[in-house]
Amino acid sequence: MKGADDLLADRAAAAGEPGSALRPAPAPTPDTTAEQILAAAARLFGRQGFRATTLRQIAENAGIKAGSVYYHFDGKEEIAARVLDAGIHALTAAVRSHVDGLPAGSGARARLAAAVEGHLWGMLHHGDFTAAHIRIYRNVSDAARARHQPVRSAYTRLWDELLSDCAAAGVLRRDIPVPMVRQFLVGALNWPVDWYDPRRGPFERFAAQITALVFDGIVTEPELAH
Amino acid sequence: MKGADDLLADRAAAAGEPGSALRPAPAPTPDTTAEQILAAAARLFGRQGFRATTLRQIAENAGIKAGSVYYHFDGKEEIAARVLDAGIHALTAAVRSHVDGLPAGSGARARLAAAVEGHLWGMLHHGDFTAAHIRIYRNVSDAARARHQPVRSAYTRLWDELLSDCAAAGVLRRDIPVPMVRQFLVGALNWPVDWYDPRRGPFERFAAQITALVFDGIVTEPELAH
DNA sequence: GTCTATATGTAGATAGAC
DNA sequence: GTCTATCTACATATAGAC
Repeated sequence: MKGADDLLADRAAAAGEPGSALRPAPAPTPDTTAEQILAAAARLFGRQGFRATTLRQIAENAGIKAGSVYYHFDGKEEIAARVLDAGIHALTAAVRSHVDGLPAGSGARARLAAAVEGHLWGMLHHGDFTAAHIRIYRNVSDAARARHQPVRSAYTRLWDELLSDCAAAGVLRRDIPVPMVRQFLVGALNWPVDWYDPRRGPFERFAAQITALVFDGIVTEPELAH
Repeated sequence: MKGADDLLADRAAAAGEPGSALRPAPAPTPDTTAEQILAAAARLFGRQGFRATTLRQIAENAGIKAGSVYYHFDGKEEIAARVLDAGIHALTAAVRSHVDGLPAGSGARARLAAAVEGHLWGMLHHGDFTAAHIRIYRNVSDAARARHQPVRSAYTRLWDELLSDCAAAGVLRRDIPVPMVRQFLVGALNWPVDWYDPRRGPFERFAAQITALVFDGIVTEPELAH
C-alpha cells in the first residue's frame, strides 16, 4: 500500500502545466514498483481482459515475482480498482485540460467540442489505463466496482454539467433527454478504442471527424418521418 | 456434435415468415439439450463474461451435469463460437427482415433507417446472444474467433453495402470515409446493450431516438469551425 | 522489498458405468 | 444421453527466509 491513488491524474496535470518543462527534473523519476505493477496490469487487462490476466503475468511484466506483488497491493481486485481509478482520472484530466485551454468566455458548444476532443485524447494517449477501464469495468468483483464508483460518478457528473450547459444555451437537441444523450455520446466515444489506428492519420483529424459525427450525424439532411 | 449451427437464424426466419402461424405445430418444439446449453451459455456469457463463466454453471442452467456437456460440444471454446455465430445470425436476420419489410422501391436512406432499427431490435430482443457476442468476442481464443470470423465478416459487408448505397445516393456525408462511418455507427448502436431499459418507454420510441442521434447528431446546428 | 516454496481452491476436460 | 468420479493444470494467495 502507498499513496498511489492518482498517479495518472498527477502525471497528466504535470504534463499540461506550462512551467513543468522548466522545473529541475526531480531525478529521472524511475517509476516505483507499485507504478510498474499498475502499468503492467493496465496493459494486460486492456489486451486480455480481467480474468484472463494472471498475477504472474502482471508480476513478470513489472519485473518482479508473483509473491512480491502482495507487498504493494492486497491482491488482484485491489489492482483492478486502482487501474479503474487511474483510467477515469486520465480521462478527467484530459477533458478538464482541453476545456480549460479554451479562450475565456467560450460558449457551451465550444466547451463540449473541447471535452469530446479531450476524452478522445485521454483515451488514445493514456490508452492502457482507459482501454483497461472500458474492458474490465463489468468484470471486476462488486466490491472493486463499488470502491471505484465515486470516481466514475464524478466523471459522469462532469459530462452532465457540460451537456446541461449546452441544453440551457439551446445548443442541444430538445427531443431527447440529456441523460440519454450523455449515455449515447460517451458510449460512441468509447468505441474507437477498439479500432482507432494512429497510422491512418493525425489524431487531430480523427478527433475532428468523430466530433463531426456525434455533433451532426452521419447523413446530410435532417431526419424526416419514416 | 450435430447441426445446431444456425438455430437462431432459423428461428428468427421462421418467426418472420407469413405462413408460420398456420403450420401445424410440429410438436411444441421443446428445446433440445444442445439448444438449452447454448441458451444458458449465452445468458451467462452476457452477464459474467467468458472466463468468469464455468462449464458447471452452464450445465446447471441447462439442467444437466458438467460432464454431459461434452457429449454435445467439444468444449467451452466451441460453445463460445456457436454463441458468437448465433448472435450475429440474430442481428443479420433482424436487419434483413426490417429492410425487406419496407415498401418496394424505398430509398437508401429509408433502408439504412430500417437497418438501424433492425439491429437495435435484434440486439434488444435476442438480447442474450447479441449481448454475449459484444461481451465475449475479444475474450475467446484465437481459434474460436477465427472459426466465427466469416459470419461476422458477412455482417460487416451487409452494412458496407447499405452505407455504400447511401453514399451513392448522396445521403451520406462525404467528408468521412465509409468504413469509418460504419465502425462509428455499429459501435454506437452496440452500446445501448449496456443501458437500455425497456421500462422507460416503448422500443419504437427508443429506436427512433437512437436513429435521430446517429443520423442527425446531438446538436441543433451544423458544425462550425472550432 | 523481493525471493522461494507451498497451501488451497477450482477450472476444463476425460473415463467409464449405467 | 447422462451420470459420477477423477485427472491435470494453474489460479490466487500465504509463509517465512534473505
